[in-house]
Formats: sequence, C-alpha cells, structure tokens
Amino acid sequence: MSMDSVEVPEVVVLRLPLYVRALSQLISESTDVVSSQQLGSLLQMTPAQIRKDLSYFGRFGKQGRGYDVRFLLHELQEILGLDREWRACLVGVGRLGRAIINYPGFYRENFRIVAAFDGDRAQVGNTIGEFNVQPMSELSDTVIDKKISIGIVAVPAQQAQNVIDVLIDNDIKGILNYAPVAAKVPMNIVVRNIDPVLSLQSMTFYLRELE
Amino acid sequence: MSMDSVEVPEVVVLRLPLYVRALSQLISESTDVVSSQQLGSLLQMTPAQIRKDLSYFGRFGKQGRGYDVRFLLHELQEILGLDREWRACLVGVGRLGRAIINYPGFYRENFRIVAAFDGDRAQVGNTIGEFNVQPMSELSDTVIDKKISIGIVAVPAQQAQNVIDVLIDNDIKGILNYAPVAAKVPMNIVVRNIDPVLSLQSMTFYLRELE
DNA sequence: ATTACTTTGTGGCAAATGGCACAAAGTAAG
DNA sequence: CTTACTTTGTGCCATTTGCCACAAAGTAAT
Repeated sequence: MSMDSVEVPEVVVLRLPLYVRALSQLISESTDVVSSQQLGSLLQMTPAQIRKDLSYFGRFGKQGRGYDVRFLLHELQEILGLDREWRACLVGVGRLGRAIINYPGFYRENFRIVAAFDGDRAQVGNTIGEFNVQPMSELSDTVIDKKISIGIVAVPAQQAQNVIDVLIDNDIKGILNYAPVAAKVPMNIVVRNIDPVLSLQSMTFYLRELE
Repeated sequence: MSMDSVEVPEVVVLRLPLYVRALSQLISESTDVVSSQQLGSLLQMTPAQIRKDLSYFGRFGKQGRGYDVRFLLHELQEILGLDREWRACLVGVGRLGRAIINYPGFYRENFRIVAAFDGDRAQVGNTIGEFNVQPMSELSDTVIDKKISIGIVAVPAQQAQNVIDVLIDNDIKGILNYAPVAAKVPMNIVVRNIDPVLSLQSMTFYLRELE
C-alpha cells in the first residue's frame, strides 16, 4: 500500500514527471520493458536514484527483468493525478498570455485553459483563440462554473501579487507563475515559477569563467 | 578573498539571481540599506540562508546596519557576469520561437538574441522581428561573427538533441532548452530547461490530495 | 538442476544543504 | 562611556538527499 507514513520528499515528486515523459517516449518506440539502468541513461541519472524514487510509492519492477513500461507509466500517471483532465484559467492576455493560450503542449497533456481574464478594460471583450477575454470581476463565478483549479499568471510584475491574491481568494489551489516575482502565498497553495531570465542569469556565472 | 578554494554550491548560484532581482526592486523603491531579515521576508527565505549564501563570495554587509543595496547589487551582478551583454541565437522559429523573439524580458536584462535559425527550408528567409531566418548551415559562421555564446532551443522534441549537438559542435557553452527532452551534453556545457508542462505535472500531485 | 547473468528494492553511509545561535561589530541615545 | 539594541558572518549540528552495495528474486542457457 506504499504508506504515506513516510512523507514523500518534494524532490522526488519533481522527478516523477521526467519518468512519465521518458516512459511515454519508450512506448512510442514500442519498448515493452525497461530497466532502471536504461531509464537512467535516457534521463542522465543513476539507476539507484530511480529505484529509490519509485520505492516511495510501491514495488513496480521485477527482478532480473525491469519495469513493464505501460504498467509503470500508468501507475505514475495515477500517482501524479494525470489520469484526469485539469482546468486552468489564464490571467493576462498580453504577448506572453497569447503565446501561452496558443501553446499546444498543455492541451496534449490534459491541461485545459478554459478561460482568459485581464485587468485591462481595453483587453476585455477581445477574442483570443477560442474565447473572449473576461474582466477580473467575472473570475469568481467562472472559476466555480468551469471548475477551474489552476491559475496561470502572465501579467506584469507589478500586478502579479495582486492577481495571485485574487486567485487564491477564489479557491485556486495551484499557480503557474510567469511573472518575475516571488509570489507570497499560504502554505497550502502550490506555486511553480517559469522564469527564463533567472535561468540565464545563473547560467552566466558558469560561462563567465570560460572566457 | 573569500577563496574559491571551497567550490560554490550550485544551489547557491541558482539563488543569486533572486537576490539581484529583489535588490533591483528595492532600488526602484529608493531603499538604500537592507538587512538579511528584510530581504528574507521579501523572498520568503530565512535570513541565515541569505547571509550564508553571500558569505561564499565575500563580506558585503555591516553589522548593526545591513547591506548597502546599490553596492550589493553591483557586486552580485559582477559575480554572475551580468555586468556585460550576452549574445544568444534562437533555433526554431515556430510559434514558441516567435514568442521568445518578441519577449522583451531578455533584452531588458542584457541578453540579446542576435540571430534566428530554423532547420525547415520553408521558414528560411522569412523575416521575424528584426532578422531573417537563416538555415542551419549558416550557424557555424554566424556564431563566430556575432560572438554568440548561448543557444536557445525552441524546436520540437524530436529535433532537439540534434540541434543541441550542432550548437555544441559550434562552441556554444550555454543552452536554454524549451524542448521537452533531457538534453545530453558534455559536462562543461550549461543547460537550463524551461518546461511548464513538467511544472504542472508535479503540481497536480499536491492538488490531487485536496479534492 | 546447475551455473552465470541480470535486475530490483533497500539498509545504511556519505555528501550536500539548511539554519540555529552566538561572538563580534556596529548603531543609537542618554 | 555606558547601556540596550541591531545585525553580520560563521561554527556547528540536524536534516535532507544521493547513491553504493548487497541479498533476494528472476532469467537464460546448458
């Protein structure tokens, strides 16, 4: 039963999607069975780490053989809650927001953007992709009507915390934050930040030494 | 002093850009001096961690007072190599690539995209933003001519590793990878992955338990 | 059946990371 | 100058994370 008597470390949870992705790829290559060794070389990590990570959730492999690809994929999807559809709303339909709406990667993985909001009156009413841009005042009702649990924040830094507060007030439980700010949220809210500039700024520390 | 006889942990380097950002914000609010306490509450981390992180590089604060905001910002920018311009090329000018080119956030922080490539003949020659889309065959010369040190990968998963190999063959030292793959690179190459889907897929693990 | 492999799951150690708590140094005010 | 307060930089310990290495279990081939 895999017990959550021992809490699963967050680092482990962060790695599970990597396994999901690798397994999906293996299926598309018609591979039926895979060892932690092989998975490790695909993902550039040690086989021991993969086995240890999986062991937090159960025993999925067979000694002398490895893991059944389809079975393990299915189990991991269930663990992560990926065996269902997740609905999200977008806040901010500037250039970045539009790119996010048109990005097909979310849809493919069962994440649906089902509403778009903007605080700027000038944007409200515009049609982007399939939907109308709604004013923030409609967020409350729409989140309930459309059963939205995730908010995607794509507004300028200055407005981000305010938008995040509104989302949380309306019972949003997860936030994908594209704004360059450290969001302040209560402990029960899950935040993931997407910030390419931060990534580059830590990269240059290492490049600097090479020239 | 502060010796790099002790190697700086990568986690520390990853946090430095957060400090840079917070300090920039403080300057825009005309704050002259800040304590690790205050910085910590801005960034949601313990004051001790901030002080420890900074201590890898020197002694920047004054007891009983705190840190001079401008001075610390300047020092950190120098440490990270942000006191200069960095040139990057983009590979892949599909929807995602176009969004990246038009994103003003890189430019503002002194990262310049100075060339765009695509492996698809149909894209070559098109004008996007300010530049022509070049064929991959021109990458080699352009990287040298324009002194490009960073490659931004925005091609479909299938082509990503191939593109990354080409970049590395042409002496690119850092890769910002938007493709959903685990890039295989030699140890001296710095990779940063941007992958919103992975972020969502680990988020749902925690949301699942709330319903 | 036996031998030689392969591979998992995990106990336990080693290394990395986080942060407490305190001396040292500074500020502020009488 | 003294007292009360603030804040840094860091020694040190607790916690977290990574992974080695091995028993147990399975495969494969003779």
